[in-house]
Formats: sequence, C-alpha cells, structure tokens
Amino acid sequence: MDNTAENNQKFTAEMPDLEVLFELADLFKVFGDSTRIRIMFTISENEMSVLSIAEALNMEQSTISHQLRVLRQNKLVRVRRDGKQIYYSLDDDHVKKIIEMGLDHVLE
Amino acid sequence: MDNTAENNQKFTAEMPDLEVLFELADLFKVFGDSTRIRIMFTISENEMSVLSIAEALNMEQSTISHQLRVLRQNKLVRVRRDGKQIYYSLDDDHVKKIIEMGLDHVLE
DNA sequence: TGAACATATGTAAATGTGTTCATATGTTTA
DNA sequence: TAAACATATGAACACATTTACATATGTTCA
Repeated sequence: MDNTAENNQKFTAEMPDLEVLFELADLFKVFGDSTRIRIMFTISENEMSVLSIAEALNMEQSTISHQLRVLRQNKLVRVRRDGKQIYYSLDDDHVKKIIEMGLDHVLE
Repeated sequence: MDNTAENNQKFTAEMPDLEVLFELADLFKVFGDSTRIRIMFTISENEMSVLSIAEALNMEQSTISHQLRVLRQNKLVRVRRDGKQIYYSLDDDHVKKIIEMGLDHVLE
C-alpha cells in the first residue's frame, strides 16, 4: 500500500467530530496571516529573539509579540529564555510540512 | 537522501517573495473556516450538489454558495453542471493532504 | 413561453482580526 | 536598589469576514 492510498484511506474515513473540525479550522487560521507566515519562515532555520524578528520584518515589537503569542498558544513555536531575551524557533517539522504543502499548491 | 531531509532543504531555502507569502497566507485563510472545512469533508468522497451540501450541513443555500465561491476562486474544488444542478468535488489530493497534515497536528 | 427549480450574488448586520500606542512585567548590571 | 533593556499585554481603531435575507440568473419541462 503506497503512501497516497494510505492517506486517502485516512481522509475518507468518517467526518471528524464538529469539535475537531473547529480545532482544525483554528489551526489553519494561524497560518492564514502573512505576518505569522513571515515569522515562521524567519525562525525556521535558527531561533531568534523578538526584537531580531521585528527588525528582520521591519515591524513593531508589539506586533511581533502579539503574533508570537498566537503561535505559542497553538504550539507552533518553541520558547527559550536567555537573560533578557526570549528566543523563538519553529516547534517541529510538522509545521514546516504544512507550509510546504501550501507552497506546493501556490507555486504550481 | 530521505524525504524529511529533502523537505527541510526545500523549506530552509531563502524566504519566498513577499507576494508568494501573501498568496500562501491567503490559501491557508481558506482552510481557516469551519464551514469551508466541513464542505471540503462533505465533498471529499463524492461530488455533491449545492443543495445537498447545504442539507448535509444544515445551513442556508446562500451561505454554502458563498463559501463554494471562495473554494472555487482558490482552485480547491472542481465544478460540473448537470442540468439544473451544479456538482462540486475536491480538486485534487493536494487539498486532502493539506487537511491531513493539519489533522495530524490537531489530533496528536 | 412560463412556471418551477437550482444556484449565484448584492447588501447589511454582527462578529472577528491585526496593528499601534501606551504601559506593565520581568531581567540584568552598574 | 535604580536604571536600562527586552518582552508581554490591554485598549482602541480600522478593516475583513461570515451569515442571512432578498432577489437575480440560468436551466428544465409542461
């Protein structure tokens, strides 16, 4: 059984509970903002402090902080404090894969 | 080179142009609404008419029609007219895979 | 052709979201 | 401890989104 068939089988099972569908939509909502997408790209290779991210994207520190909170709440980033700075990085390869699937669709 | 490494390489390449990032965010925005997610599940196995979808989800016909337009504009559904009815189905396995990746994250 | 049916669309109301400004919280170091 | 710095948070505004209602458009068939 190849990967595609496996995926199809999984997908075409019964529709998940409404609650799960809401969670799913909420997850995608997080990816549905260009600032958050840019943050995710920015911290995809190396962890970065909040100010560095803000500078890299040329946006307000508070804007980035607000959006990092959304990413945090949805468990999409890892957080590490070192002295005054707080470093953010992407949580796992899962996140990258979701973005890649989207990129594939957009770029085709 | 295994699949994961391949994906990482693709992902960690330079950040795409701003324009692409906007498109990417717009794509995910489409997945970020529970009504549209439910529609996508509903038509994932068999094509369905607009009214059937509306009945299946117990929502107004116009609501479904509005959301189907969003899905259409983003090339996520296929459309086929047969007489008075218009049948919608998911466009490709791409779409299913994006949803599955999301489900994996939500269900873990 | 006209009535009946299926779908699409315009509009308006309610709700949600992103950003900024001001400020609070937490950490370091002089 | 106080000043300086990094980050987080509350509030307000502008803007976007979802939905429902009313109605237009398009198709069939009597």
